[in-house]
Amino acid sequence: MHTTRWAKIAADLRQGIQDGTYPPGSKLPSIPDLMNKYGVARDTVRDAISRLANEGLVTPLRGIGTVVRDMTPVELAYSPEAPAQPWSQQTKNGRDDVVLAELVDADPGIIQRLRLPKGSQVLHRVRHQSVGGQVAQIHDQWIPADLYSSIANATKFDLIADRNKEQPNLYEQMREAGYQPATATETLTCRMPDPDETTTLELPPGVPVLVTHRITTDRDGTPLETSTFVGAGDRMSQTFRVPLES
Amino acid sequence: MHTTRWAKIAADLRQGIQDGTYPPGSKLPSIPDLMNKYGVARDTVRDAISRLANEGLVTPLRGIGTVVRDMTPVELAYSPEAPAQPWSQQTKNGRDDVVLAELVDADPGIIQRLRLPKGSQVLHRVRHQSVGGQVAQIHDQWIPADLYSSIANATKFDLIADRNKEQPNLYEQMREAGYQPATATETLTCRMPDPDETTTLELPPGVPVLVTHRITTDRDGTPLETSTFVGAGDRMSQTFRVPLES
DNA sequence: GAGTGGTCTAGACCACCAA
DNA sequence: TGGTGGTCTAGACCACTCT
Repeated sequence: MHTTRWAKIAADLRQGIQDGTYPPGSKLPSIPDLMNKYGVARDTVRDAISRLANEGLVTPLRGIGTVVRDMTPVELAYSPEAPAQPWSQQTKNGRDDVVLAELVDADPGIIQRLRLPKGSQVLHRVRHQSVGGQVAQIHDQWIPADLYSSIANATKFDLIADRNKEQPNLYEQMREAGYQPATATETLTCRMPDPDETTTLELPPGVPVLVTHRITTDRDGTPLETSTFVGAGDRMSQTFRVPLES
Repeated sequence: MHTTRWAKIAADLRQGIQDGTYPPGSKLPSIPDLMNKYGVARDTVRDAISRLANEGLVTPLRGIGTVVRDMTPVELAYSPEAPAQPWSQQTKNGRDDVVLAELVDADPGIIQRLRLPKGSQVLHRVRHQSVGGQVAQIHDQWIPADLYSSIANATKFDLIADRNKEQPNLYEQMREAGYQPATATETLTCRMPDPDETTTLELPPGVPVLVTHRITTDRDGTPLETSTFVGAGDRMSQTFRVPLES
C-alpha cells in the first residue's frame, strides 16, 4: 500500500462522511486534532481537507471549523422543458433581474449560432435568476437586432428601455411580432466556474456549474434566439420529458 | 490591495491563459521559475497552481510541467434525446460494455423511483460506455425483476446470462414482452466526481461529472426502468429538442 | 482569550520524464 | 543526469468566530 498520508486521511474522513459519523452540518475534527491523531504536520492535514473541499463534500470556515455540506440528492421533480418557461413559473419566491440589455456587435460564436451575416448587431441581455435571495442561474441571451425592433414595434415593449419592468414571455412577444418559435434545442454540459461566476453565484469551492446552450428556431429552422444558462450545480437541475417512439 | 500572494500569482497565470500567452497544450513556467519571479516559497506557487488545476484550466504533470488544458467550447451538436438512443448509434468507434448485471434487493431510493413494494428485487446493470478507448459515461440501470423475467421469456435474451453479447435496444425488448414505454423523464445536474468515478472515467483534477437521472414510464405512468448516467464533464454533453407550444 | 482555519517559509526527499 | 511536479515538516503569523 503506497498511498500518501494525506490520501489516507482524506479517505478516512470521506468514509466518516458517508457512513454518518460526520452527518451534514456537523464539523470534522479540527486541524490540530487531526495532526495529533495521525502524527503529521499541519499542511498534510490541510492537503487532505482541501481535497474533500474540492470534491464538494465539506466547506472549511475560519473561526468555525470544517463543516460537512448537505449533499441533498437530486430532486426527481417535474417542471418539464424548464428553461422554456419563465423563471417566475418555475420557482417560488424567485426573482428575475435583467442586469444588462444592450445592442452589441455579435461575436463570431453568436454569428454562427444565429446564422447571421458577419458584422450583425444583436441584443445582448443578461439576467440573474435567483431563489431565496441567492442567484441560482445566470442567463445570457442574444437576439437578432431586427427581431428586437419588430418586437418593440409590435408590442410597445422595448426590451432595452423597459429592462427594469416585469418581463413578459419572450416567445409570446415573438408571436405578436409575427415570428413562430417552434423548437428549442438545448445542449447541457458542466465545468468548474470561473472567478466571476463563483462570486455572483456565491459558490463554495468544489461546486461546478451546469451550462445549458439553447438555440430557438422557427418552423423553417431559422434561429430566433440563442441563450447560455450557467447554473449553480448544487442548487440547479433541469428536467426534460422525452417522448419515446413506438 | 489585500489579496493573498497565491491569489495574485493565480490571477496572473489565469490572465495569461485567457489572453493566449499560454495557449492550450503549452506549459506554464516551472515552479522554481515562479518562485524566483515572485520571490515566494514553493508551496505558495503550488497553492496558486492547485487553484488553477481545480478550475480545470491546467493539469500538472510530474517530470513534464504544468500544461494548459484544451477547453474546447461545447459542440452544439446533434443527437437529440441522447440517452434514449443506444450508445452505438450516438458515437463512432464507441464501446458499450456491461460490467455488471445481477438481481439485487432494491434500495429505498430505487423503490421510490420505480414505485415498487418494499423488499422487491430488481435487475441492476452497470455499463461502461466509451469512446476512443476511454470510458466517457457510466450507466447504472435498475429494472423490476418481473419485467426482466418477461423480457427473458418473450425475447429469449437473458439480460444477465447474455450480458457479454451484443445488447439489443431495451425499449424494443420491452415492447416484445408486451410493455409500452412511452416517456422518459430525465433530470440533469452536476457535481464533482468521487474517487471511484475519477478512476474509471480517468478524470484530471478540476473536471466535474454530468449526472442524468432517468425514469422511463408507460402510458399509464407506471415506471418501467430507472437509470443514472455519470458522464465526464469535459467529454460529454447532452442535447434535447423541446417543442414550443403555439 | 481560546480556538478555528488561511497563508507562508525554508528546506528536504521522492517519483517521474526526457535527453 | 538534471529538471519537473508531489509530498512533508516545524514553525510562524494572521483573520476570524465564539463565549
